[in-house]
Amino acid sequence: MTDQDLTQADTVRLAIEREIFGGQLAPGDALEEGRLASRFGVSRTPVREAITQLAQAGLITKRAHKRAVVAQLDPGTMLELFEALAELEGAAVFLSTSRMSEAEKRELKDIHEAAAENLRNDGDPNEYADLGFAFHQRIVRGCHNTALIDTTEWLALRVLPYRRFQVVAPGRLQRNQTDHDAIISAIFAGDAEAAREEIRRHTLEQGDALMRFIALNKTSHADFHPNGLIKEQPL
Amino acid sequence: MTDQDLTQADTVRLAIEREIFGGQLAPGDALEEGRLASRFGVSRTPVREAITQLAQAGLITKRAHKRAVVAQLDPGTMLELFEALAELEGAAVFLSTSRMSEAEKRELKDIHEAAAENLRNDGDPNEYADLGFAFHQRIVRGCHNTALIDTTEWLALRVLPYRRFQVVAPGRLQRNQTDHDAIISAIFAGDAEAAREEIRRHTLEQGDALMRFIALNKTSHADFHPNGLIKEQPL
DNA sequence: TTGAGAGTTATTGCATACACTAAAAACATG
DNA sequence: CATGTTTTTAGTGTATGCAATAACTCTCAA
Repeated sequence: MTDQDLTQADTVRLAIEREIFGGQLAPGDALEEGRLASRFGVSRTPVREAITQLAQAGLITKRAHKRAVVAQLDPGTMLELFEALAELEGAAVFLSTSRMSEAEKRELKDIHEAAAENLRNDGDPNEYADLGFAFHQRIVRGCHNTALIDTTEWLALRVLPYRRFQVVAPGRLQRNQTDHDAIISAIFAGDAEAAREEIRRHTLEQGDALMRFIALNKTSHADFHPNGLIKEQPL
Repeated sequence: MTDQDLTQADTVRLAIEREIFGGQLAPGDALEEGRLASRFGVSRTPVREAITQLAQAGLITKRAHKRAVVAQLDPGTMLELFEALAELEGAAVFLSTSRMSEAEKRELKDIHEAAAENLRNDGDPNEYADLGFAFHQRIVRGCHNTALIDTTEWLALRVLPYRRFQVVAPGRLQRNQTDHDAIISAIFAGDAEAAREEIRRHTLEQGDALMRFIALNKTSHADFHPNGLIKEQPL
């Protein structure tokens, strides 16, 4: 059996998630049950379930009798999100420093060096972004605490739809790489407290940059209507 | 209109939550859609939605084509949960120390003193537990970061069904109060780092105590069948 | 007794139908 | 032309029915 007991609601949910992360569904776009149902060739019931789950995950917002909308983060919320994320990643790396296996550390270093390589060769910025994402993920997963990992990644998920707007501000990438350098050094030196501080500062700064960029380019990205979907007003 | 746009699914979800926290539904109990539907006088549809939401929140576990079960935590998971919770509360108090208003600090102190009073007079242990819960909640909310607050409380929710098994081990309550003392002192002294360490240790210890108690009394509490509901096997 | 397998029942996942809500459109009025 | 009101339309929330699947029961062999 090829599908491992994925219910149709799951399938729809995964599809919508992909579209959100891929940018086909931008923050603020309305999700209309009937349309989605016919688009995926199912009835409204599994679509509703998918929407319920996504709403619970914070990826979309939903109020009674009103249609679901891809979650939209105002600058204030975004700042809070990154602040919380910084604390969680800090907590995770604090544990990871003493808990990562040699293999895991090796893997982390590989990712870091691949990113450096990409930077030296003026490589694809998207690839660099992916490597940066992997870097954070490996560190978080290194704490070997499922609850903490899930919580952190759940939070990270909510800002993911905005990653596509990460601009390549002058010097931003280099700065990012330097930060990662410091984090790796602290981990390899076994200095958990230093690692925590480094990643905290780093993630806060990332959020700040992204927030500022979004605030500035609000209109330009809000006008991006993928495949003719209805557009909601920002609050 | 008396109900503020609560959909039936919401009503059912809240009712189930209450039953889980109140102990009428114990971890491991099966939730059967049809029965719940007739019990609440609605159709299966809103019940299904409620279950979906609760599953996403981690309060119940659900797999395709199998019935939903009130989430059951094995000792390992419980330990992880408390470890994560300790880190999150640590992060929160780190921020709260500098962010709580005078009024909030006052409120926190009031709660703490009410707990001390309860302890001196050999008061109701349930009331003491509630005060302890309020104590943690006030601290967490003092960080004024919605994302962090929600995340922490979401995690705390998952161990709530087990709070009822918190035994009054000899000296446990006094120890608890002493810990709270230290936390309050650190907060009022403005020492964020100390506050973090204190609450981390404290929450970890709480989890350890609870976990040990549950592991020991596994059979006795697993046999507790409230109102004739079906009992699932622990793994 | 205990365990495995077949047959039966119970329960879930999904589709469909309909009632009720809220947004949009059409209309009337100053 | 602007503004307030009614009508229409679109869309959500819920009930219900049916097919697929899991849970239970019973039988029979070891």
